[in-house]
Amino acid sequence: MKVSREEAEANRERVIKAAAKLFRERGYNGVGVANLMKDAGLTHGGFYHQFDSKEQLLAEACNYAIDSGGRRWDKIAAAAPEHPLEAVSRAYLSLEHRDNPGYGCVFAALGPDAARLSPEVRQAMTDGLRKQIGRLETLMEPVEPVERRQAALVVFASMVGALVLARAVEDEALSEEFLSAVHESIAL
Amino acid sequence: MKVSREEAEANRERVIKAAAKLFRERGYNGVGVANLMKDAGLTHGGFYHQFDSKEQLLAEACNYAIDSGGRRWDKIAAAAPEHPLEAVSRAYLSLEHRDNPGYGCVFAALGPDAARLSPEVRQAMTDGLRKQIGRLETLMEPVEPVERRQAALVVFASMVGALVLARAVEDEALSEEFLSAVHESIAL
DNA sequence: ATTATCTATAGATCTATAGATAATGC
DNA sequence: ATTATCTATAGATCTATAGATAATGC
Repeated sequence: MKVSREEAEANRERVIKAAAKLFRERGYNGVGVANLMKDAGLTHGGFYHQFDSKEQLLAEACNYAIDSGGRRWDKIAAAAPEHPLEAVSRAYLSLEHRDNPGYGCVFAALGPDAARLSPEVRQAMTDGLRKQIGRLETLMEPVEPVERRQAALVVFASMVGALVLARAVEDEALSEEFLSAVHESIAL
Repeated sequence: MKVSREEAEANRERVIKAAAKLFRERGYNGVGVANLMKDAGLTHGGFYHQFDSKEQLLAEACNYAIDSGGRRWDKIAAAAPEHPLEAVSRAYLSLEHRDNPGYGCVFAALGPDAARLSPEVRQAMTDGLRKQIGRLETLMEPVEPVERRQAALVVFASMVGALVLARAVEDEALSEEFLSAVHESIAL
């Protein structure tokens, strides 16, 4: 019933990974602690030895998800050095991203939840968002730094909004229209 | 214990109004049926004589909230005939809107929830969104109709994204930066 | 007679805790 | 000896239903 320190750490990480996926898929209140633990192959009783609370786990899951998402962005941008902004926009505004929230943008999946939860959760959002904006700035057309920053903010807002709306709509054509309209506004 | 047909209809509407506010403030899973009924001054037992399910109430609440939001847009636009787009953008991206989700944009408050709930909820979103885009189109600079539509989609996506991010962030300066960056991109 | 609302409750699920167990790490 | 995980459970809350009540509307 006890495991090595190493394995305990691996278990903890599996819980965080499961949480990152399930919270994005079902929302914060859509998954229970027992479910999260089961998804990681554990029973729910051990949860509070690893985490202070469900909200604290969400904060950790956000950090994890934002980090791994950021690495993916960098990879996509590096693979298309001729048009990195077009490449990340294409991936972000793809049908694959729209249809797989569990592995996608934290801000689009959990933004409204974060607004209602603890400052720790919002702090994780804030840190991740700042990095994301920084990343985008380096990809913008080389204009004035002030304009680059403003452009990056607007581009990211329009991407998040398009994804939220594309997912909320019961109309495939309108959904795709949002994705492609914003993609074209960014990449053309 | 029974009330007139008239009063019953008024009660029903009070429940829808309470739902429209509380769902936007706390999310779909953040409020229970008992709470919604209490907010409307009723007990929870009568709920299922008025509504088929909690989800069906959300669909009705979305319709109500989108309608009343639309009327507000029209009023704001009509009050500023010189620059209606600037006026609606200013109101949407205001601190007051950011800080009062209970009376604000349904898409920014409940978009991710709608993506996870029933087709009826998403249908309400779809109908409302189409109207909203139509409204925006008439306010765009008079260019080609195709471009007007694309511009309206992009403008609305950026507004929704900015509001979601401005609310999710634990940093007043960054929050306001999103709101004003997007407002300037729309209105300048 | 109909029906809107009430009280009461079934049955499930939720967060969090208590205490036992058994393998690790000193 | 420590501690990661387990079973079990407390106490709250959730959606939905059952049946009683009493005023409306025929």
